[in-house]
Amino acid sequence: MKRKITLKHIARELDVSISTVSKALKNSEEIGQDTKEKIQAFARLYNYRPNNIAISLKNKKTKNIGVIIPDIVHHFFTTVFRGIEQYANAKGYNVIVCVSDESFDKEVINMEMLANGSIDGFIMALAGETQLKNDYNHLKEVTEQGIPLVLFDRVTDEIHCDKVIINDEEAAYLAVKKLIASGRKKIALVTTEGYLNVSAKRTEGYYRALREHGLEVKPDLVLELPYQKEDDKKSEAFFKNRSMDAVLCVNEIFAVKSMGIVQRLGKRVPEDIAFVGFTDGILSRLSTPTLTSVDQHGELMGETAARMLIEKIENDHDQEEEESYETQIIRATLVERESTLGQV
Amino acid sequence: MKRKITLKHIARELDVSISTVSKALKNSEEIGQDTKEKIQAFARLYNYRPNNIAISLKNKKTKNIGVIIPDIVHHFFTTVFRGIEQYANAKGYNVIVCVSDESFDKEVINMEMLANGSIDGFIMALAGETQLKNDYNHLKEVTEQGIPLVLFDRVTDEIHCDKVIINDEEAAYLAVKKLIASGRKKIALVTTEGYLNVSAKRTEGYYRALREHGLEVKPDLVLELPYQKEDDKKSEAFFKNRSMDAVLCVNEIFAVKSMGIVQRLGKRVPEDIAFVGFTDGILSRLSTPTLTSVDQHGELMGETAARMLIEKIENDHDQEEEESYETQIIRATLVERESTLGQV
DNA sequence: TTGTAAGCGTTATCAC
DNA sequence: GTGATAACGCTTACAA
Repeated sequence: MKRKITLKHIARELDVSISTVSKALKNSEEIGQDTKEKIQAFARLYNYRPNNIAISLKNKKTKNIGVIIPDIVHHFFTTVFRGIEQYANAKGYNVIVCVSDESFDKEVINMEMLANGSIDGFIMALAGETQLKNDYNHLKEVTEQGIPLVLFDRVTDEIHCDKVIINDEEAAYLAVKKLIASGRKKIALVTTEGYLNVSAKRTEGYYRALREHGLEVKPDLVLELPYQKEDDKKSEAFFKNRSMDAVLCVNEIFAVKSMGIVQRLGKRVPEDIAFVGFTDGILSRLSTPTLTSVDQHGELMGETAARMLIEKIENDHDQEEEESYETQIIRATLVERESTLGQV
Repeated sequence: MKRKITLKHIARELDVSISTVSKALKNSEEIGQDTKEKIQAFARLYNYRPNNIAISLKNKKTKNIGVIIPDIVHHFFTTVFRGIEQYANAKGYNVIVCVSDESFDKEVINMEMLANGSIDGFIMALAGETQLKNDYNHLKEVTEQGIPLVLFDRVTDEIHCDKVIINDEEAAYLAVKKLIASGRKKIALVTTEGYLNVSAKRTEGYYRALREHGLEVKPDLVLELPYQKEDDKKSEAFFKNRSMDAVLCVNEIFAVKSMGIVQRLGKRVPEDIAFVGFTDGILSRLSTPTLTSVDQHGELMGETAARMLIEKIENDHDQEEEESYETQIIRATLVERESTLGQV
C-alpha cells in the first residue's frame, strides 16, 4: 500500500525544507533551477497531490457546494441537480448532496452539518414541511454567518437571498389559455394537497386564465391529491362523476395517472379530454398518448443557481455589506404532444 | 453578520487557554465545574460549532463518502443513491456525488479530485466508456492508497474490492422462463449496443432460458439499440417485420417504447405480445398497460454498498493487510403487471 | 485544575 | 536561493 505522500515526506527525503518543496512545486522564482527539477521529479515519481483538506483549512474555502433537496428520486430535482453539478464541476467545485425527504428536521440537521465548514455555499429547494411550518431560522442563521445561499423552485419571501424560480403562475395560465383557444370549455385542475408554493402558483394561473376568458370557476372541477401517496380511488371518483373536456395537472405523474384512469373509463384522449402536465420528463414523452407538458428547464435552473452561487462565493471578500440579491425567473415552455392534439 | 466563532475566540474572551476551552466543551473531568459552566454557557450563547475541516485534518477522516455514477437523471442510479444517502447520513456521513456522464476522463478526474483527502471512501458504478476501454488504473491507484472502494452494478473483475451486484443473468433467465411457462414461444430480446456488462449478462440469461427449454435461438429476434440516443426507426422495422409473442427488454424505457410501437402497429399487449422490462421504476407502474418488470432493488443495493464501505472505513486502522473482499448479490424480483397477464 | 506545545498539511512572510 | 516560523482550528499528551 503506497500511502499518500506529503510535503514533509518529500522535504525529509530530499533533505530540504518544507517551504522549499512547497515553493518548488509552485514553480516559484525564488527556488534554484536544479532544486526545483529535483523536487518536481521526485513529486511526480511519487505522484504527490496536495491535500484538499489542508488547503481548505488554510484558505477557508472548501470548493464544495452543498445542495439540499426534498427528494432525489424525482425527475425535476434530478434534472436541476445535473445542471448544478455540471456547472459547479466545470468551475472546480464538488457537490455535496443532502436529501431533506420533505422533512423540516432533516433539512435543519443537514444544513447545520454542512454549515460548519464543509461547504462554501448552499443551493436548496425547501422541504414541504418547512414551507408548511413557515420556519426559516436555519436559513437565517446560515445567511447571517455570511454563507451564500441560493434558493430554487421552492422558495420563500422570508429570506433575502438569490433565488431561481420559474414563472409558475404564468406557465399554468398560458397552458390553460391554450386549452381554451383550442375550444375546451370545462377545464379541470389536478393539484397537490397542503399547498406547496409552486402548486399554489400554478393553481392561481389556472384560475386567472378561466376568469379572463369568462369561464366559470367551479371548485368541484379541482382535485387535490396527496403529494406522494398513491390514492387512485379519489381520482377515479373525481373523473367518473364530472363532465370535463380538459385537465391541467401540476405534475406529470398526476397527468399520466389521470390519463390512464380516464381511458379506462372509456374516454378518449385527446378527443374527449385533453391533458396538460407540468415537469416535462420521461413520462411525458413515453406515455400513451404522449403528454403535452410544461418544461421547467430544470437543467438551466440548476446551472443558473450554481452560477449565482459561485459568483457570490468568489466575490464575498470585498463587498461585505452591500448585499444585493437577485431573483432569476426561468421561463417555462409548453411542449405540445398528442394529449392536446386537435381543435374541439 | 455574526461570523463563526472558534475556540480561540472563546479562549480570548474568557481569558483561558484554548485547550481548556476544548476540554470544557467535551465535558472533560479535568476541568473545574465552574470554568466548564462558564465556557459552555458562552459557547451556547454564541452558538459555537466545531469546524469540520479542522477536525478532518486532525483525524484524517472526513466523514464524507464519494459517489461516482454515470448519470443522475436515471431512475436506477437515483434509487441506489437514495439508499446510499440514507444509510450514510444515519451513520453521520455526508455524500459527495460526481457524475461521470459515461465518460472515462470525467471518471478519472472526479476520482482524483476526491481522492486527495476529500473523502474517506468511494462507492461507484463504472462509466460505459471505462468498461469499453477496460482501463482501471484510476481505481487501482485509489485502492493502493488504501482508500476503501465499493463497486455496484457496473463492476469489473480487474479490481479487487467489495462489490454489490444483482443476479442479472438469473433474473433474465427467470423472466424468460416465466414467459415460456405462460405459453410464449417466440420470445424477442431488446438490449443495448456496446455490451454494457449488465446487458450482456441479461442477454446470457435470455439465451440460457431459451436453450434449456428447447426453444430455437434466433439472432434476428434480438434487437440492439444505442444506450441513450433515441432511434425509433430501428425498433419500428424490427417489430414490423418479425413474428413474436413476447419480448424481454433490458430496461424499462426500451420496454415502454417498444410497447408503444407495437400497439401502434395494431397488436395488443399482452394478448398478442407480452412484455417484460428491467428496472422497476415509475414508467413500469404508469405505462399502459402497466409493465411487468424486474425490480433491481436499487435502494437496498445502495444501502448495502454504503454499509460495506463504512464498515471498511471504520475498521481500516487495525487489519492493514488482511484484505478480504466480498461480493454481495442482491436478488432481483419480478413484479408482475398487466403486460404479461394471461396464458397463451 | 489549567496551560503549553506539538501536530494534522499547507501557504505566506520574513530572515538568513 | 533557502529555511524558519506562524497561521488556519482543533485535539491531546505532557507540564506546571
